Amino acid sequence: MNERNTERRMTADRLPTVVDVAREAGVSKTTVSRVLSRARPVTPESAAAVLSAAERVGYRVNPIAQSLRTRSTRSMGLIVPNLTNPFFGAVAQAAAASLTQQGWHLLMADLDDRPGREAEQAEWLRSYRVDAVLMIPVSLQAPDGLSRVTCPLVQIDRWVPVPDSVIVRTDDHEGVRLLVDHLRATGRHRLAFIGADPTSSSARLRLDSFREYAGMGRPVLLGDYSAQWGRRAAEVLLETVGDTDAVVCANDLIALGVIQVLIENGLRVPADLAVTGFDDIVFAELSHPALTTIRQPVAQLASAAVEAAMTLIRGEDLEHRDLVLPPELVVRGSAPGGS
Amino acid sequence: MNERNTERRMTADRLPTVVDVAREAGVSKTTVSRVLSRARPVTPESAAAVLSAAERVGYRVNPIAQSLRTRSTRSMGLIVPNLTNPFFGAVAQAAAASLTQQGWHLLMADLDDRPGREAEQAEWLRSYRVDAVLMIPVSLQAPDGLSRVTCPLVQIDRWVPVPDSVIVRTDDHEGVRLLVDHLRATGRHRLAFIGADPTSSSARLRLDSFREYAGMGRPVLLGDYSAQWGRRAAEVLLETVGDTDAVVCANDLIALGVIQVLIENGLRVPADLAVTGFDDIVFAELSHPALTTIRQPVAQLASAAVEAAMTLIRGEDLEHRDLVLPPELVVRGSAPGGS
DNA sequence: TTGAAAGCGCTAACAT
DNA sequence: ATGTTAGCGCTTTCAA
Repeated sequence: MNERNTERRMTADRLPTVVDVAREAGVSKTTVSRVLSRARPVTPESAAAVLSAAERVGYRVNPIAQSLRTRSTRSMGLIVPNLTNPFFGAVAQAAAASLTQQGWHLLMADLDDRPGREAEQAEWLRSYRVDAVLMIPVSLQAPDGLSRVTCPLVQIDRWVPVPDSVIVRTDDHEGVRLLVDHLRATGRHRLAFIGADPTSSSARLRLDSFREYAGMGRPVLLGDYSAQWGRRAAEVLLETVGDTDAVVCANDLIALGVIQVLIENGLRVPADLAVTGFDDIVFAELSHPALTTIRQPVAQLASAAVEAAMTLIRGEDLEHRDLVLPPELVVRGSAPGGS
Repeated sequence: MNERNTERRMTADRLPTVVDVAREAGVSKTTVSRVLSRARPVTPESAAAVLSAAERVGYRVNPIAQSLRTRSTRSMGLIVPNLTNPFFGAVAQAAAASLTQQGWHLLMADLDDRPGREAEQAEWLRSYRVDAVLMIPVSLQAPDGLSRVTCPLVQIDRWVPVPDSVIVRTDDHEGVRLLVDHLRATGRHRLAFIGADPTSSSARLRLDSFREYAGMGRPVLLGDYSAQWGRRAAEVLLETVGDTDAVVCANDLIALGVIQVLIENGLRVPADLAVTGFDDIVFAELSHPALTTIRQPVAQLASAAVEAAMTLIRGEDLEHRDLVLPPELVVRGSAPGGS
């Protein structure tokens, strides 16, 4: 058995090269290279000859050789906290789309939600000579190694304090304001916050913003960004629910966990308690009631990060080292509009 | 500005090479290579000298040069239908973990749920000289191009009919049997099926299995694997609900959409209608009621696929060209146990 | 056991 | 505008 795969590899060993094309076209391999990468002027005749020869022999450029020579792999690495969270999945999808569109590709590294592995993964990606690293860090801990990564680094959504860092993110501060204003406008004034320990920049920002807009006196429960935590926090909240008519959650996962426990305990959402999330993952729309949340502009986030990295790779200046994109309030059943 | 990034790239241009290590250690670069890749016997003295020299100059092998020479990139490509579906995200995460553990890496390609792009993406990955392609296809359409991909191809979960194909999957047939048996055991006998058009192998298999176990006469609604479709199908189902006491859905996304619409329409799940899913994505546990579903052994699926690919890459035979892993019934509130 | 030399496939100086 | 040559950093004959 397995003849096919063996055969495959044998043919793969003898893929046509620039030399084959050159011979077929009756020119030098340099000319072939120049035509194919349109790096330098060439007579229409040579160009045509090369193109048709390449077609005839079935030539495909070898990006490995190209990379060795040019010192560019035309690839970026993306470090995400956890691909099981659809928000990060969506960012990965969008980044891959942006890159593919320009003939680049994406290497993935998943941190599995373990903090402190950012530098290790970045160095690992760098050892594969990615031209840039895009990163959504897990926590605020900035491992020293990160400043040793010898290529542009662009952080998305959250950031760790590295020197001269470049970051593309959603305006979390404004997002929280939109949520609080919406809740107030619909008659909810006794807010509580269920968030994540401020070990990541976004957790810190969302917490601080909540305190700023809702007041320092409001109850705050801090854990992590998981639905699991949302469940536990909701159980705690249930004991003090008398003083609360709305729960602002730091992300959708938490909110979904909260809603589940509230309903299990016979409370009505939103009648007894409104709940809001953050991110607008696919499942925000799928819970019952559906989740009122802040939509992060995922596609723009990813393409802006890719563009920033491309700019840095070219050695050019960046207009914004901290690019902040606007959030969007999405009103659904868990904290409805009107009143 | 941007001095740091410029500086970074300058230093990057002069990373130490085997020659630097050789000079430092007082041996030839051949010996360095042999020590570092432990390809051939070497005296302990040379070995020690090389190792410490490598350490001193901060040597890191250049995988690009290595790849050009050895014709192996130590990487695999993974093609997924849509990273926004946490099931595929989980597979990607697990595959990345398996590979990383062996010092390999993963290139991602996302089909964005558009059928027929499998071959194009595979060829694209192959042009980056990945040593194998892992694929979860969108549909059954087998574009010709796929047989032109000159490296081992391992399909996961679903498959298209390519010659000599290798596939690693969960036993969907058994999964459906577990669900139907469970529903029957809890007194549900009037089952309906909401599935996807049999344009993918898993859709076909789950549909056929349902008909086999639940009987040809039971109502069947076919669309795609999305929650959106689940919603629409549930609306249709509502008109004929009198004859139905349980809905078997072909995946969790569909089931979540179904549950949402049922509840919106005042039905009780599971009291009026039990609902089951398939996959056991993270959100199966997060809906209310939580979803009774079939857990796919994602980690095993991914690592088995990686191992199969490694075997083919080595040119060895495969024990199973169709590896079928056992599913697991996970009973939760949407179709509870007991009675 | 070790080294010298060739070469993977490509692009970039440097000629012409 | 084109060709010649060198060389990216590594592994692998081939000889010693």
